[in-house]
Amino acid sequence: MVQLVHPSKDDITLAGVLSALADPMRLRIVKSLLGNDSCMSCTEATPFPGMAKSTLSHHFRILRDSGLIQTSKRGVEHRNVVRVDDINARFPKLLETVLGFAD
Amino acid sequence: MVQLVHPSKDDITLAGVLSALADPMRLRIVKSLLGNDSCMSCTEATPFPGMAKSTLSHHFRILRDSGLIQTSKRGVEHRNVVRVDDINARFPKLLETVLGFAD
DNA sequence: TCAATAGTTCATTATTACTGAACAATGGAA
DNA sequence: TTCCATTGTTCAGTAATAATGAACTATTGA
Repeated sequence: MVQLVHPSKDDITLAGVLSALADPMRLRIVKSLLGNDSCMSCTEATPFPGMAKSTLSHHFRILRDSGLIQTSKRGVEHRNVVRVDDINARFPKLLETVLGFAD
Repeated sequence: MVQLVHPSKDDITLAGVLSALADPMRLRIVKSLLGNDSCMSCTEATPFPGMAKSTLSHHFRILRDSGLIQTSKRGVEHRNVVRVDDINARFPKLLETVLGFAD
């Protein structure tokens, strides 16, 4: 199971996390990842089925680069989990506070 | 004392607040506003003196439009305050949580 | 009236986001 | 093995957003 490249815990920045979460689409992705066993493929986590897959890929890359999610390749699909422990260690309470306000 | 235009409390959005705070410059502006009697002119609140004033004006506009600050014109200068009560009413704990992580 | 000060607005350039099209990689069926 | 469907990435072009210098408005004070 190949791991995609992610920033190490200490390289996660507040600005990165906030701007990743500032997009309603990405906020919904993170929320559904957390609500669903914390592990979904990119397609499963799509908030709106009509979205271009390049756009979806783009959003997942921003979530990965910000350190919010971790992606591993299993078979043909990518499995995504929210890096809850890393984010909580770096910015305690931030994730639960912000996600509490998501529609 | 003339009030500039601001969104009403209920029009403040999570995405707007998060993307306003996602910029390190604006985060510092908000932080210094809160630390300094909550009332400063734009120039006083500049994090980096070398910044172009049009850029500064741009950041203050984003902070205003997001509902984070309120600006009133007194004499030749603009006085800025963080709308602590409005933000806390709309998104409890968000402001203190995020600002707690600002450098 | 003139100059100084504080910000805004405008126009230009630079960066970032969105999307269709082509591509790579895996797994399953024939 | 070969072919094909599925999943997601990368690329290139366009659209939207950000940063800045220059010109402008408004207020104060000499």
